[in-house]
Amino acid sequence: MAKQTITIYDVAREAGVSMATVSRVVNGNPNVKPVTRKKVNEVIERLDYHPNAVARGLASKRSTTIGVILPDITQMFFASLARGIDDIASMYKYNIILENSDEDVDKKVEVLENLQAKQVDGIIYMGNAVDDRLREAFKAARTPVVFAGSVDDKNTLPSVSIDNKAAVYEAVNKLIDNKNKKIAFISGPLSEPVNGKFRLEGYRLALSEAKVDYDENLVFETSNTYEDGVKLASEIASTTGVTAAFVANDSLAVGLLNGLQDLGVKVPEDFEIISSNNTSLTKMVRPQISSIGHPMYDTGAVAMRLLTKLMNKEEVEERNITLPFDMVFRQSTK
Amino acid sequence: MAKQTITIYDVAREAGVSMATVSRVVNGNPNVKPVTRKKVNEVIERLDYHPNAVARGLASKRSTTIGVILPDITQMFFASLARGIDDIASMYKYNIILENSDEDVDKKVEVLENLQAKQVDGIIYMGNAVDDRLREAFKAARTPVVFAGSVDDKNTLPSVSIDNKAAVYEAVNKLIDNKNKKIAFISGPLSEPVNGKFRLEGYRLALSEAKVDYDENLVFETSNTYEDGVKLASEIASTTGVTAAFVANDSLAVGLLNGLQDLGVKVPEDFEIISSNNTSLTKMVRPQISSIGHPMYDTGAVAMRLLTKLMNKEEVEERNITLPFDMVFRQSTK
DNA sequence: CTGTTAGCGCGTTCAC
DNA sequence: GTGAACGCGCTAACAG
Repeated sequence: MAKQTITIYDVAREAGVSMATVSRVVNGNPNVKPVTRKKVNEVIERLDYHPNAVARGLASKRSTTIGVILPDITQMFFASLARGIDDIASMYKYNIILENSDEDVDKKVEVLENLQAKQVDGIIYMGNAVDDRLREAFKAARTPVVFAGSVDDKNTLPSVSIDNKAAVYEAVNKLIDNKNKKIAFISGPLSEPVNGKFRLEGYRLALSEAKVDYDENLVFETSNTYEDGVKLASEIASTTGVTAAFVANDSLAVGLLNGLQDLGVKVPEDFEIISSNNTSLTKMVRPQISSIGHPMYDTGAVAMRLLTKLMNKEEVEERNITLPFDMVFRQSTK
Repeated sequence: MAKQTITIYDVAREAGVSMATVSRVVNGNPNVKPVTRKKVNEVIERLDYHPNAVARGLASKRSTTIGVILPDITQMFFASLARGIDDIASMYKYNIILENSDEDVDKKVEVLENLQAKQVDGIIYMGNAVDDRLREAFKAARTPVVFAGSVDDKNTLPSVSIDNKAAVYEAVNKLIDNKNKKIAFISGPLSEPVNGKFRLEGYRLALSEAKVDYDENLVFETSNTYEDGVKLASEIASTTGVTAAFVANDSLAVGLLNGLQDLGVKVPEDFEIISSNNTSLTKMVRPQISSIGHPMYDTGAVAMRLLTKLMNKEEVEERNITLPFDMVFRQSTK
């Protein structure tokens, strides 16, 4: 038998109370006499009543749903953050609407409008590029937005991330300590602040402190894919004197690693690599890759926690949270 | 200035028409005079009006949102399916609410109720175990459910997946052709039908056709993690005579591969491996792993397409769709 | 502590 | 073609 949707009104009638009272017990409002509460709960159970979240959303203007915008869920980095977000969201009874943006500006704006139409209570944004149009849209949104895994360099939107500059600085320092004279910087699009600004700054700082001249021919801009890492290998191998690289993405680093090894370059003897993020990939390949330990799950979790506070209009001491990272040295460095 | 939510009523007033007319143009109802339509559209644009999806959902009883239940989004297999689902969902203007179930029965049921409360129009379920309680809940749901990447062995719920039995049969046949006499079957929980039923059946069929006795000591049940693959290596290596394995999961296979190699076992010379799913991992490790090519993205996409038909109450010729797979032979087999 | 009464923003008959 | 009116299921004052 098709289950007729049973409403709060049915429960009220059956329990001999008003729908307001039913609403109160459903929402845990303390102003209900225990006896009444018990009676209502019995009816709720008997009728198998389940509140309609949509109607609730319309009436209360809160959907208990948040939107998550990320470039691509199949990238381990984002999937890990998403998992952290979802766990905390569930804890606070929020649901998550996922939107893949492919780092496409039009799509991001479209997706944002979509999320707003659905009346999400908050948004978590992941991704590295934020163009002005999107930034405007975020500011115009009457819903809180938190950046996870990156920061908006142009703005002070709330965010949770690591100090990428410091992380790369440490990584490159390690490479310098290991007597490498020419160290490559390999990353995805430099147009993304995390690469073109923060990480590159860390790289340059480490070099300058070591009195090594910055050589832009050692900066390689590509995509964050395994395939491009493989392709890049021959170019790297033929760049005279380069004996080490910081690589901003694990998949990319694995591609480079395999590509180099296929060319007969020994890692770490002839070439050292430090990657970023420390996803599970880094320990699955041989040699295992040294990496910047990015607390991905925690980044998502903390971002979500921050968002709950913002949605709840609580005072937050710090809207831009920097999480600690660590360096995990494995076999791709000496 | 805080954007006051502007409603269909505001548009009606500004345009000098009734809200019914505005509703008609917003929903593309043809019964509107072109002039009127144009006027309304202008006002909509001028006022930057965006329909409230929640109110729409209440009134129409359709949320244009679907629920996706999966074990863990950080597992590449599920992330790939999710990506396929999302792309098709977007195409049909649906949004996705993601729920991680961790293959936990209580959580699954809870998550299902949650989704129903949110009035999702349909559900895509991924996961390998379906217990009776969940099955009942699915059947009681007045919303269509499609299985993606697995089938419900006990039922005829709509599904999209590959023929795992046939796939494993082919894989094991290859190993048999390569003169392996003792071939291990390694998978996650055998309680999951995909392992304990379909895959194992394929394995046994291949063996029996080759007149090889089935030896349950060669069936290894573990979890689908890299770490457990590594741990399993020594056990496998010390099992006399085993020279090959079918491994039901790529991460697990990589763990085994690395574990074996660390023990000095040469792959594929001393030991051959064929894994399942052909995620990107298989070509990142050395030797690259031969694998059953599972059309993950397509599985998600087709499942979502099927769901749209079901939600639309269209007639579907086949509710249980089997997608083709292929065998990708790489360096872990001779 | 409990009931009444308004909406929330929109889709949808039904008349005109 | 278009508008008036009702209702979707629930929350939130406001009385009492």
